[in-house]
Amino acid sequence: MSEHLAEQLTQDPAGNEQGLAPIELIPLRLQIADRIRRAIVSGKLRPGTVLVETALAEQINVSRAPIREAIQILEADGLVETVAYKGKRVKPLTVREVAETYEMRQVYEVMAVRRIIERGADVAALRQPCNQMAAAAAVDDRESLVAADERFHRLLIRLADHDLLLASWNSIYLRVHQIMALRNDRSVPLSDIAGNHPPIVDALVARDMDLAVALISEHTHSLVDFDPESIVRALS
Amino acid sequence: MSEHLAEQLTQDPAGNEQGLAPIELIPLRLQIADRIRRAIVSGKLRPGTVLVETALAEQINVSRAPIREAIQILEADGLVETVAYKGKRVKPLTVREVAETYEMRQVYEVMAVRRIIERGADVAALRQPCNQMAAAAAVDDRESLVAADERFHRLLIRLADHDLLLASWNSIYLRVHQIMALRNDRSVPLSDIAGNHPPIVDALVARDMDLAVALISEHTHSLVDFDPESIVRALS
DNA sequence: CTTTTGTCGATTGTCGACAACTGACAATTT
DNA sequence: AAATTGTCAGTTGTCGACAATCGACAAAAG
Repeated sequence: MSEHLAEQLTQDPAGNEQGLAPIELIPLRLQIADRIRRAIVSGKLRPGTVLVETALAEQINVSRAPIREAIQILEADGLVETVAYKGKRVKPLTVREVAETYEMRQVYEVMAVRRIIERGADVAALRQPCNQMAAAAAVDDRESLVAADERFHRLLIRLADHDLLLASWNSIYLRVHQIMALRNDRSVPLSDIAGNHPPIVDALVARDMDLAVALISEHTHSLVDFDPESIVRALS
Repeated sequence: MSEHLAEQLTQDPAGNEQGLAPIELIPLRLQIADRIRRAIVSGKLRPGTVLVETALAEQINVSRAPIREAIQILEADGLVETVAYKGKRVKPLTVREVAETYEMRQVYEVMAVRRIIERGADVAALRQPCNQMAAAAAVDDRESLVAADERFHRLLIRLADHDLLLASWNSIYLRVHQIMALRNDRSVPLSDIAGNHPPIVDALVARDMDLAVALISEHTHSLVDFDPESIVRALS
């Protein structure tokens, strides 16, 4: 064979313009876990829903093995619970768990703020999601605002440059996502949410530790005891 | 059949004196996960050791399925890492991971101290592991002292009455256990370790938030940058 | 001699089938 | 009629076998 094609195939290791990016090689269990996880955190699979391996296997058209392993991953995420020989179901949410989840999130974000200031990280990039939130609030696009809000907080955590913190925050935020999807709270004006964030960035830029910690604490704490009643509905 | 035996068997639902407590029904995956986990955190399985499913299955005399699931549990614990189609091995420890682990532990214990004081929990029970540590230090029994130390800190976390915190702390402490087993540090006098804890209890009893937080921070932080060199040995 | 291609052993990924266990209901006994 | 026992469908737990993939070395081509 001529060597021209071979060169084309090997010269550009990182995806080229001919649509020849490396093929995805994701184990089934991860693909399945992703799909089920998305269904849970988006509220499409409500807490209490039973997950039957054989049914899922037939529905997705794979054997039970990858289903089992996917469910086990979700169990480690804390989204599913298993009772031996009885069944697996989407973990019901208790008021206590919701409160603890938000308290944990607060601790993590305070830790991130402390580290960011201590280490003198560059926080300029936080302006972008702030602006996106403001833009979304201006046109009353709740979905975009929530997405930008998540980008803001995820970036805040990343700036702390702490892998374990990031992993812990991700784990917690799964449930935060789920709770938000279930409560579907519309009582807070979007502009308020968008307006809460720039002062945090300002405090970080000013390296004002006490103010930054106070702001982030207040911000995350304001969500804790919002409407515990609306959670009761989510018990299914 | 006479009804006398039946009564004996049903009248005492919670374990009786005839040795008829409910039979243990623990899935194989959990038994196996426990055994491997103990081997890892005790240092008998060093970081980098490859875990071959077929070999373990033959050794323990079960099929590969429960082995796979056990390893997956350990992966969720952060003790094992998997590379698709290549292998599974005990996660190597980097200096960074060790530092992050201890930082996380500090955050958790500070959170526990804050909650204990805020909620006015009764901390008298913390005296017991303190005394056990002092007794162990007196006879130079390092193993007993470490065990009592773990009881102290686990009880501290429990007193915070926060399930999510307890779960997170447990996860972190697995690696703490592993690190301690690998470093095998003998440079700190046992009496120093034992002596560090009573002041913490005193501060908690006095409800002195600032002092308690400072003491617990100092206590856990003192372990962070102890001897990063001895960790390097643990990489293989 | 260099490069490419083929092959092999080792390991994980997936599958289909069977065993163990549970809860509920029917059958039986008292 | 009440209590006990047997039976059954449904679900998870476990198993053995096969397919897919990887890394490395040997073989072939230039």
